[in-house]
Amino acid sequence: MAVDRRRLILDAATKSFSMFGFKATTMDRVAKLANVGKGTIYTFFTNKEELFEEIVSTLVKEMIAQAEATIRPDKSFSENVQQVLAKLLEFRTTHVLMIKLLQEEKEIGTPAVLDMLNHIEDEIISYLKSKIDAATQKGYIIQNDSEITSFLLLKTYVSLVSDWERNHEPLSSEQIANIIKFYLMKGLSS
Amino acid sequence: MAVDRRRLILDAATKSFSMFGFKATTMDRVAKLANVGKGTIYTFFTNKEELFEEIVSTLVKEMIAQAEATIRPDKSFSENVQQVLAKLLEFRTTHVLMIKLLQEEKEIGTPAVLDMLNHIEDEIISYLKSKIDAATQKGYIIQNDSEITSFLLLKTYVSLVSDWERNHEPLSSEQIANIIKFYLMKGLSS
DNA sequence: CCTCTGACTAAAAATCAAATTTGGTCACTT
DNA sequence: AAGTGACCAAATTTGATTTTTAGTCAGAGG
Repeated sequence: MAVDRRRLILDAATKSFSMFGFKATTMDRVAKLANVGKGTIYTFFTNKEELFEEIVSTLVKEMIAQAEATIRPDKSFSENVQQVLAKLLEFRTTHVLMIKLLQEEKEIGTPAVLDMLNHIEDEIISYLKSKIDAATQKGYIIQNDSEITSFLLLKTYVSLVSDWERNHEPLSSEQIANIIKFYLMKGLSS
Repeated sequence: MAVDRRRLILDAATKSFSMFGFKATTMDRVAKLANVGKGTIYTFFTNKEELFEEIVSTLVKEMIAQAEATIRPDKSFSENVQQVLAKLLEFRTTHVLMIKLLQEEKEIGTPAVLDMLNHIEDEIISYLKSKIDAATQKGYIIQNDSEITSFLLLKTYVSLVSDWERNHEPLSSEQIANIIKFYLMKGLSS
C-alpha cells in the first residue's frame, strides 16, 4: 500500500471544510485536493454527510483529549471543572474547523452543520457527566442529577462567554471561573 | 374626536402581527383592518418598525404587570422569583403575539423581530435586576453583581424550558423550580 | 383651514425559466 | 481489484420580468 487514500481524502476534506465550510465544500474539490478520483471517495464514505461526520468525530475526540490533558489530580474538583470548561470553550475561538462551523451555522444555517453542532454539544455534556459521576462516586461532591448538572454547566458557560457580550464588556476567564464557582459550585459542595 | 384612530391602528396592527407576524403584515392590510387610509398610519408612526415597537412595548408592560401581580409579599424571595419566572415564561406559550414572534424568528429570521426579542430579553433582565437589588437592600439575599445574577436566572430558566427538550422529557414547573433553587439560590442565601 | 385619504412611485421581493453546479454512479482503465 | 472521471438527475444559481410593498403627497371633504 503506497499511499493511504482514505487518509488523503480525510486530510483534504478537513482542509476544505475548515476553509469553506460544509456547503461550499464540493466533492470535486475534495477529490482534486486529495489527488484522487471522485469515485474513490465513495469507496470509503457513503456520502458527503458521512465524510463530514467522521471528521467532526475526530474533532470531538481531539477536544476531549485536550480537555482531559488539563486535568490535575492534585487540584480540587472545582478547579478542574474550570480548566476543562475553559479548554473546551477555547476550541470555539482557536480551532479553525470549529470556527467555520459556528459561522456557517449562524450565517447560512446549513442543517447538516446544525446537527453536527448539536452532536458536539451532546458529546461534551456526556463527557462532563462522566466526570461528575466519578467525582460523586468518590464523595467529592453531592449531586441530584448529573445530567442536569452537566447540561447547566455547559449552558451557563456558553452564555457567559457568548451571549453576555451582546450587551456587556466580555468577561475574563477568571471572572467566569468565579461566577461559575459562586453560583453552580456552592450547591454541589458537600 | 369621534374615534381614536391611533387606537384603531394599534389594535388592527396587533391583530395582524399576531396572526401573520411582522414580515407578512402589510401596511395596506393594517389600514384596511383599521378602516383608515394608509396615509393616516404615517401621521402617528414614522414607519412600520416604529409601529411594531410601540406594540411590543405594550406587550412587555403587560408581561411585567402580570409577573408583578404574582408576587406575594408573605412568601420567601426564592418562591417569588420562581413565580415571576414561571409567569414570564408562560407568555412564550400563551400570548399569541409572543408565539408568533418566536416562530417568525426561528423560521424566517426577520431581523426586526430578532431585535425586538433581544429588546424583550433586556427588559426582563432589567426587571429581574430591580427585584434583586431591592431584595439585597433589605438583606434578604447576599449578592455580588445583580446584573449577572438576573442574566443567569433568565438564561438558565429558558435553557431548562426550551433547550432541555431537544434531548429529554420536558421538565415540570416544579422540577424547574427545584433545580433553580438548588443551583442558583443556594449561592444567594445569606 | 386642517385631517384624512388612496392613487402613485421607487425600491424590494417574489416568480420562473434557463444555465450552471453538484452529489453520486458505473462502465471502463490500469 | 482498485481506482477513475465522464456522465446524469437533481439541486442550486442566475437574471430578467412581474408583483408587492413601504412610504409620499396632491387633493378631497368636513
